[in-house]
Amino acid sequence: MNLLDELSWRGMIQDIMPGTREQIEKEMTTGYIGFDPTADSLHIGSLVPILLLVHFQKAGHKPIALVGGATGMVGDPSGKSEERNLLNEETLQKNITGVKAQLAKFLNFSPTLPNAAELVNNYDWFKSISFIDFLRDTGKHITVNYMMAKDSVKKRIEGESGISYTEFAYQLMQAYDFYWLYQHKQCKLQMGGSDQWGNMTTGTELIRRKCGGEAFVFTNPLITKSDGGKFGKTEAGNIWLDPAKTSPYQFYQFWLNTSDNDATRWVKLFTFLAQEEIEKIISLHEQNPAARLLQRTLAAEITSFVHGQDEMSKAIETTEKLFSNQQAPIESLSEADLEQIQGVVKVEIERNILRDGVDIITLLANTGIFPSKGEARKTTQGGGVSINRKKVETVDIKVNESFLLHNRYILVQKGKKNYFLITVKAV
RNA sequence: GGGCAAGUAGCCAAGUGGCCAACGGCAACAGACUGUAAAUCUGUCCUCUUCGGAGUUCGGUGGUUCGAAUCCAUCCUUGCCCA
Repeated sequence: MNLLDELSWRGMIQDIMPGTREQIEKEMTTGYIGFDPTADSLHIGSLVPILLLVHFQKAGHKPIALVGGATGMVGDPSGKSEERNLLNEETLQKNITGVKAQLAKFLNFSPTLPNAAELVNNYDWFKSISFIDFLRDTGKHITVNYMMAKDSVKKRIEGESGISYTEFAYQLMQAYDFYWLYQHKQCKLQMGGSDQWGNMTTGTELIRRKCGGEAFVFTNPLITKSDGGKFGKTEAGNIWLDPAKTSPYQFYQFWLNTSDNDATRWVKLFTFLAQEEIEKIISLHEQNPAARLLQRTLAAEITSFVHGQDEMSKAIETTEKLFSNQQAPIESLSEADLEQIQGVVKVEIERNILRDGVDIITLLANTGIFPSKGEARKTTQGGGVSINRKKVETVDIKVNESFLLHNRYILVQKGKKNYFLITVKAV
């Protein structure tokens, strides 16, 4: 199956510029995607673009991942109803470093490959361009009328928060990126989220007007949830690709909790499994939805892609221990089981705290499981806290040494899915 | 520079002198039901709390008043119109 058929079957193509298919089929094509350094780690919202680059490279083309060191200083108005705050340079620098390191993990940069991936930072070319040069060499080629017709700009102009000149200029910068890559890297294709369509086509326009070149773009649909919620957000915030921010276990859990509706679409988007295989899994899942085969497959595949085989196995193991046998008495978890649980939030306390017993609320707040006593109390009163798999019925109980499993551990559940392991400090 | 309008909790959005920590909706979190699903129902949802309360909010700052999100002044931000 050729690249575009593959991508379109997976639901990864939203809009595609005429001629793109011919270009890709004609020769090894260089294509790029830009990533904004808005945080020091990418989150799962960037996964589709990353996968796009991976598919692209697998098909024999040359991928370029661009980090927006320069554009990140300006702020993309696309998809934003309001003007953004500018990041300070220190933060930005940290973000660029973080994002670059992550992108580097997913692509093959081996110099022996004819289609070795490349990682670029647009700050490298923007830093030496003067404002006047930019106005004369780039601004002159694109009319304001053209720029204002873009959806992202139009929305802001028609809306009530307006758009600053700075953000208005963003699309021109992105267009210039494409032009620069076209000139220096023979890059003829830009990919990206469908909210980028406007910025991307300004790029092809600039290339056409400035040097009569022909370049192409296609976009992937933005990921939505079937219930209309935002993709990739949970109570704890974003799901990050950085294991220090979102542990592989939490990462795995996120995907495991996908609803049936979403899982069907996502398994195509986020895994590399072949079409027949996926169809088989979907039909098996439909026969026995309770087994949640879809979610398991999805979670295992992505976790392994992002964090590696080992971390994935550990995440599954932990999941099994915590969830597979909910009814089993807590004592059935061996010391080794508890000790080896990965990714669950662990807190340590001093043994003497338990000698006299602490009331449950204080314990929950002091260990950081809850941010304040008030919240600990509210959730506990609402039946949302379990200790050693037993629901806490009243807020008056005291926790003492008799609660310890294997004389060392207390397993706390906040809600059904959030586990914490309190460990007594070894002396 | 002139005229008009707007700025309320994460978002949308009521309130237009006391009954306001502020109607309602969304999102979020928890409970029940389930399959760690969806839908539904219930509770929580500014902060802290010894659960009795306490503290800080309605763009900023000053003022009027016993009392202000609500009135006045001024400043800031945004939109529309005029120059």
